Amino acid sequence: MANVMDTLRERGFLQQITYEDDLYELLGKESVPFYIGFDPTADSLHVGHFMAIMVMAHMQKAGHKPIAVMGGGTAMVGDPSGKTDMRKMLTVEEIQSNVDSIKEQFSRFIDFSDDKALMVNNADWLMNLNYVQVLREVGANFSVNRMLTADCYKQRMEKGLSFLEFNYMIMQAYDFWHLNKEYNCALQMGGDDQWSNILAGADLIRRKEQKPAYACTFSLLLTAQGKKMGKTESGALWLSAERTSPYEFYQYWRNVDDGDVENCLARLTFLPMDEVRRLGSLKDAEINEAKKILAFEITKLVHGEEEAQKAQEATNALFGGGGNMEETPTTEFAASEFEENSRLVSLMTACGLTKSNGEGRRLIQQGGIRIDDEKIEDMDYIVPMPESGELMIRKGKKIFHRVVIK
RNA sequence: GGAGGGGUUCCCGAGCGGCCAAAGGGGGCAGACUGUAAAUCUGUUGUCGACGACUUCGAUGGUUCGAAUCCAUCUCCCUCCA
Repeated sequence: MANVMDTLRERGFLQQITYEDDLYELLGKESVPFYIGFDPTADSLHVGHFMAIMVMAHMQKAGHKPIAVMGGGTAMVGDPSGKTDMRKMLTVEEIQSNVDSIKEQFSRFIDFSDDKALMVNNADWLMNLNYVQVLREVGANFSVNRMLTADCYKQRMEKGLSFLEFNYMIMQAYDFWHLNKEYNCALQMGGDDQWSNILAGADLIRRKEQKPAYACTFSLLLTAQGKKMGKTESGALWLSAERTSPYEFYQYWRNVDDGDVENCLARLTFLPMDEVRRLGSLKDAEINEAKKILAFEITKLVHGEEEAQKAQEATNALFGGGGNMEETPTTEFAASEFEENSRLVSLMTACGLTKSNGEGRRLIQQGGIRIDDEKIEDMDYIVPMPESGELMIRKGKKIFHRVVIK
């Protein structure tokens, strides 16, 4: 059987690995419990997490045992990595409710049956630690001098770093140690921004247990421009349908840069690599086919086949002409409600297409608004009651919104 | 605890009594060009039934005909000393 590490490397995940040869050998000969941590700083996972989940899934397929760690305890501290400012502190209640929502999402991607994977919450062991005891047990093994040279702290030396956040690394190291003792977890994986945190844990285990422990990071999902992938105007690209509709989700991938197609296919779908390379090498207009496949595949993984179909149909209807309009984002109005908002600018605001009437006026002025394919040029346009009971507002080239009168 | 510096619109960052709804950049949005791509160019980017009105420059009071700009108090942040 192929070694997962080969798979992961071929698909472009791997960034940094400790004791690479030893780890390779270990992964090739036995089932290795490994963990990835997820901080519950929001009530939904986003694309960045999704990539980590893909790694887990590949690992699980290869027979290794994923331990998904909810950072209910570490979220109390807040990871300073990659942050220029201190995060806002979350309350215990917020964290708990986030953990609950995320757990639910998780089980869609990883098979937790028959003990094939585990989900644990580090609050369970971190919250009741005794300060002095931890200092003696763990703190003695950390050199402040060395910690300060870690990349994640370096960035913060200019802006300031609180003692609270400084301890994040120790908390995370403690997690790894705990999981090592409890579940024989020998490998921690994570985004490359977690490198120093992961190393700290692996070092701790080596010191405390005299056992090998490995660290492995995957490169962050970046666009060809070097920006973080999965950012939209409204923030991150979420995995929950409530936060990012399957249609929006699909559209995001349908619109990725040409240069990112292959990378996304490799990392965010399970398509065989031959296929990935073929699709990624398509040129010019042809690469649109690859983008359709990409969008469909990812949407299928995240929202299920049915939702992916719907998103695709809606897209065909809007961009291809004809077809099923049912799945376009829609706002329903009672007739009276519609009358009250018959000014086009207020109608658009009521649909959430614009944030203010002023924005709507601007869009009309600039020729960015069409109703049923007819460009509207009057800023004070009053929308007549549609005979068919519905109309389609188009904002710019790509955003469609259906208005239905109940 | 002492000394100094600072909080400006989505972000960075000018402005330091009227000409300020506030330069410039980034980001966003729209238009042109295209392939629902990128790059480029142009416009736009507080709210409002809108050539005018209203609300913004950490918070609250005050000085003034007039305050983002001056004063007082408060609050938060940063730097140096301890």
